[in-house]
Amino acid sequence: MNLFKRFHNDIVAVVEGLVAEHLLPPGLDTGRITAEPPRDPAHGDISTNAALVLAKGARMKPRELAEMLAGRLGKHGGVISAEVAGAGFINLRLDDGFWRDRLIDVLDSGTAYGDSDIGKDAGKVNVEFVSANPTGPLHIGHGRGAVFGDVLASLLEKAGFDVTREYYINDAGKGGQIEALARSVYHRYREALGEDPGEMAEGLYPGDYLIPVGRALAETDGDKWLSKPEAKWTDRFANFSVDKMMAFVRDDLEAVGISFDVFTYERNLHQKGKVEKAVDWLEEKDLIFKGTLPPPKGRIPEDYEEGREQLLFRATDFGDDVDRPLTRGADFPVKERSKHKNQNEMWTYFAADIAYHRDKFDRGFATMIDVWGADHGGYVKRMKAAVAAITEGKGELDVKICQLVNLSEGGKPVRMSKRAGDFVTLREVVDRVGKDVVRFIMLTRRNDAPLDFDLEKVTEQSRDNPVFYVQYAHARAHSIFRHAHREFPGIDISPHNLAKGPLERLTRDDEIALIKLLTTWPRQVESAAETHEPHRIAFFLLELAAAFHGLWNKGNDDASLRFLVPGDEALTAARLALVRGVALVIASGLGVLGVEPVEELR
RNA sequence: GCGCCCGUAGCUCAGUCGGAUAGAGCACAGGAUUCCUAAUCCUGGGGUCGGAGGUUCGAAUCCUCUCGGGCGCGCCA
Repeated sequence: MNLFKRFHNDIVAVVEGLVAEHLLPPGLDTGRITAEPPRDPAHGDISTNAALVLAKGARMKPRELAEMLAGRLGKHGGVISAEVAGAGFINLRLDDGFWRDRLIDVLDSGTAYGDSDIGKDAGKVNVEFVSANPTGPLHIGHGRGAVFGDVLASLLEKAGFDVTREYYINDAGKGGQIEALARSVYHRYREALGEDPGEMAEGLYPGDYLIPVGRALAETDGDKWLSKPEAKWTDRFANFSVDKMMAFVRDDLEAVGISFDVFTYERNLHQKGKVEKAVDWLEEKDLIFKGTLPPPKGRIPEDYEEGREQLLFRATDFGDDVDRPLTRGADFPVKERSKHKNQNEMWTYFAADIAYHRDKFDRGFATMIDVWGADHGGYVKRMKAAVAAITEGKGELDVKICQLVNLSEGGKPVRMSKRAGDFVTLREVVDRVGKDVVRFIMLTRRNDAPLDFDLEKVTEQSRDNPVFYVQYAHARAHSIFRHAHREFPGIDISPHNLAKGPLERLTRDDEIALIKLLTTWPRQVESAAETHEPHRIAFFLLELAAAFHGLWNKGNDDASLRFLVPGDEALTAARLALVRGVALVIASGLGVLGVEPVEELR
């Protein structure tokens, strides 16, 4: 349990004790009481608003109540003072010995420090991310969603949640992208067999990455499809291509250190009748109807035509702005049987998405997190409405939108033209700057803010480069360990041994302050996990690295402040314990980010 | 025109599910440093938190309105 939660519980216990003694009236709402580190360290170590929050219910003035609570809290172990300040805050100050004991906690826990159990009873969590269409390689924008989702999943795991990483594949688009993919590959297939199919048609995928796919098909199947009509080969080409593309995608993700537990294919949902069943269920609950969509809100487009009648989901019952179509017209006969639609209609993607989220819920995921690209922002409301409907309010969907990545090189923007098939792939970036850099940089901004990614800057060894700065802190700690062995041959710098050392030699304010910073780590993990905001981990690491570098630099001005103190092995051991604590917490944080905590920089 | 996201120092951004005098880096100004364990360090100026109301003991944070930017916008994928 994190430190602040422990004090929170103590404070609540004090309040309850006072109630039991009839010094406070019963029925007070303790739910809003907080125990947090104050922003200003001059205000002590732990600050609580208890008196402010309870004053009204207790019919007391906040400061009077605060005095009463402070009297009790001041007697707690480790507390050296409990002062009333401001409107009625209570500031607790803890003695140095208390903090040194917390350093022992860090050393004993190792990189497991920060692990939490807040997710233990929360049920299974599904994090669905990337889910890029299997029609081309992943680009840098996918990379952001990929890293975000993967780190969010790791973060939730560290906080004790049972997490599944899932990828959804839209492979069912008859008359859509999958057909275009099959045709594109057929084009490459003909080329591979020596034919000249000419220019690739409009709307197909001209990228070079399909050339090996066409060639592979030529090798395995020979020329047997050359003379056949499209209806004969389209399924074969679609399936083969999707499999190949997904193999590429998995490979690229592997290069960034990401793997998935589950891949769900849209086509399977259709084939197993799950879309039909989900719509059946909605019908039973009277949540669908045949109707025409109203014209779009606001200005009506010039080419607006009165809508056809189609099957609609009552999304407006669940907070959406408009009811959403489940079927759309098809310009080819649809073979699939359904009582909800005729042969001129097919399911919309939304209908499949409803079935998909229903499927996740049925698999035991009450908490679902979807990580989407910025261009899907307009889809959030309807999906949340659908989840509310289909889980009858028992499931929860959080959609995290990742904004664009602005790729640049030496300050000059790298332009990407998707149409020509020439865009910077995730793989190219990873091969160039390394997976650790990609992973860290992706989390140096909130997910909902655009991210600048400069291929040159991110590999610089300077203060400006956050990846370097954090990794350097860890490497620097280990450099100190190496020098320690030289200075004090035979010194045992294992965490276990350092924890038993003379920590009372840590007396300086800046040393104690660094320990305090370490103790906020478990709280950072919990709040980042609860808010689904993995970027907080990266920011915490930067703060910790800065504090550590700062302490190191003091040794420049004053040699007695260095971690290694010649002639004083006891003081050195105590300071090494602190250095070890920092290294462990950084390693713990980098572990969540999936970044290697290197011990040496080249 | 409608919806979503964003608006915080000159720039890029944090801001702990409402807390005290709003922070960091860069840039700028001044100073220290060639020492060492490994890639400098310290100090300082700089803000109507886009604006206006409201809720509250207390608002960058919540609500309403408004201005500005990005994204999306019927049967598309």
